[in-house]
Amino acid sequence: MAVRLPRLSNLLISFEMNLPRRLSQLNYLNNFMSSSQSFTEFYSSLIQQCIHTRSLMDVGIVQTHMIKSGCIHLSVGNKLVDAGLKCGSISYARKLFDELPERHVVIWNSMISSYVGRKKSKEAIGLYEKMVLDGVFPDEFTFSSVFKAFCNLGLVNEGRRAHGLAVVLGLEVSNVFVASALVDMYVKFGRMKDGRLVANRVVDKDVVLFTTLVVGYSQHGDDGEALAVFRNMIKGGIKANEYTFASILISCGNLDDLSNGKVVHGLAIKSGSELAVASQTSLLTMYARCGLIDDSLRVFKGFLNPNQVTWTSLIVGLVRNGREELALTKFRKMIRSSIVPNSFTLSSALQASSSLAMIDEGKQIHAMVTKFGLDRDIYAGAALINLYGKCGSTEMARSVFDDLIEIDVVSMNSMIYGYAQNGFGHEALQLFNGMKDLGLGPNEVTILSVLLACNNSGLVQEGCQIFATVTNNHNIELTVDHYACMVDLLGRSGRLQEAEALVKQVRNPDVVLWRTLISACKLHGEIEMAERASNKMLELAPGDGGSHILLTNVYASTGNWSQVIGMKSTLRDMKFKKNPAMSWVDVDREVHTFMAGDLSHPRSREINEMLENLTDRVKILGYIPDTRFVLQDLDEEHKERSLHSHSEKLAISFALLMSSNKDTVIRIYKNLRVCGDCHSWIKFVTKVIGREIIARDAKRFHHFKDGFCSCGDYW
DNA sequence: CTAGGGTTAG
Repeated sequence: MAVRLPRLSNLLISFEMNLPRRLSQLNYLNNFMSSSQSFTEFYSSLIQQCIHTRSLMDVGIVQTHMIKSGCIHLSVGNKLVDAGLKCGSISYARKLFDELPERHVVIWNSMISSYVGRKKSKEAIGLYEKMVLDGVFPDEFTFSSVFKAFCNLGLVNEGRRAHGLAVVLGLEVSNVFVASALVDMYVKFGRMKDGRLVANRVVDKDVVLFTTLVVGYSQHGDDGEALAVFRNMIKGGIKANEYTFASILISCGNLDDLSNGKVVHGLAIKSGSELAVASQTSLLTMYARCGLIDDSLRVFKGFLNPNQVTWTSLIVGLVRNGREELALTKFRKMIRSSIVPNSFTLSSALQASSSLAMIDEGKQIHAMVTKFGLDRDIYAGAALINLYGKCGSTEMARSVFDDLIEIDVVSMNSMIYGYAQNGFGHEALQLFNGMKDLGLGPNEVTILSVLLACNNSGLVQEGCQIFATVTNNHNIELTVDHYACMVDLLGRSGRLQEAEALVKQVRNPDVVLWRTLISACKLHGEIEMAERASNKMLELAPGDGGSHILLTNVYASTGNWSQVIGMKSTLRDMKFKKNPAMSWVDVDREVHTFMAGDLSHPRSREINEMLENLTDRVKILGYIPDTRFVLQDLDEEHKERSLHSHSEKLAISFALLMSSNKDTVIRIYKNLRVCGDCHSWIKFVTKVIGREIIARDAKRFHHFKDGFCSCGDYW
């Protein structure tokens, strides 16, 4: 049972009241003096009591009394400052500190470390400089606090200067606290070499010093070195703790090194620190990055009270492993358990919604972004721009973009890409051209996005010009995707020779690149080049059915039916199954999927009635079925029937059946490219029904309105 | 009376 001390203020008030009565006062003092030997000890015990009750008011009373009795000298004065700090008022402590006639190095250290601990690094450094000027030598305690202050403020040169002083005073590596603070500072500045040099000189390395290095390498992308340092530590007989595990597991995940990850997992269990939240979270992340998402889920189940970071790590892991649906389920569960999401969480949830093109879900998360004040956060912002871009709402994307306070390369890329996939080439170019004025340098993704924008809008010259500039800019490394985009741009505009020449420039051409060229050949009926390219492609990927299909389509589109038959038998021999064309719509959060000629939908009869009706009406307006898009050797009537029941037409008919509100935009999705005949059909349909239709195909968005499409019939 | 290291992102 703790002894209950009398409240100090009451004690002192009676002390004051008795002041005129000398006898009483003396008695009172004598009481204390009998157990204490001096005023110093008397005040020390009073101060101790203040700290015990954490009462700043009592500290003030003692201070007043000490001043009155003229008893503020070295050790008691320092104790008073310490009491001020412990009672939670750094400003009061500072005031006392400044008034002290003499200051011990300990109290300098206490003040400095309190400032650092309260994120007031500027003040900490101010005091450090003042102490050096006053001729007080910093000691090992001073340095272990002050390096962190330089680190917090990013003051590299000042930190190096303090390092120099520590060397002069012989304190650099003689104390492992100083050394690890110093190493941490260099690590956070990204100067791994400087940090490593300091660490190497420490004789008695401990777990903190090693962990600092492990964290440094891990966070700066050198996971192999992190693992090497970790092994070194274990070999040296030093046991890892929860801090070490939290970091090294992330490195195992980054290296996709499951076997080491499992070994470390075992070590963590043995050491008993596997229950610490951060190391558990890293374990979860390690399994997710190694692709073992079920193990992540198992780790997650082990948490009694998952926190914000834990939930977020799980959601991030799920999205990474293509489990977007489950990611959103977990996200909703997290919100229901009153865990506040942060911008990491929300951007991941938004990413999940974008991948699934779930615009309503995304909009709800947008509302949460606003609710939690993250509207202007660059991460949440970029995720929102991606969402709206992927869902075909460039206006919303732009409005999010315009509200951002800070625009970085990634948010810029998201916006340019959003314009690109929706066919707003000029807008994309305008942003791209304005980057210089904003001080933003384009990166690989920027270039790919802007080239895609040119490609999707037929801005051939602009695209070529940008490509030429980038070829001479060695800061940007062109990938096969950049080339594929240019090949598509040149090829589709009919500049096939240039496109083929460009393919030949690529050192490691991939299947997609050849396929792009062949598609262009198909568009322009260039059978010879297509055959040339197909041979190259088959050398590269002999079993690739996609190239066979493509070549078959080239023959079909040019009417070479004998070759088509030959190709089809080859395909049969390969047992290749074509990825069937499919369209879908989202009605009340339920996805309805359609294949060509699909009769499986429960409302199939009504859908077909709607379809007949629409087609009859568009024919009156001038729609003529374009049978060139039927790649089978059928007679004209059968070709027309085949076109009539394309999946996108079924999806639109169903969507119309389900929503009579004229203001609602109809959105459909298709896994392959939209066919030319359907494209024309949809344009006419928007005229007939007076509504907007947005179609996302495998490559881009088409915004159909009043008989026109945003792609300008170029896709 | 004073000191050092960790987990989630496009």
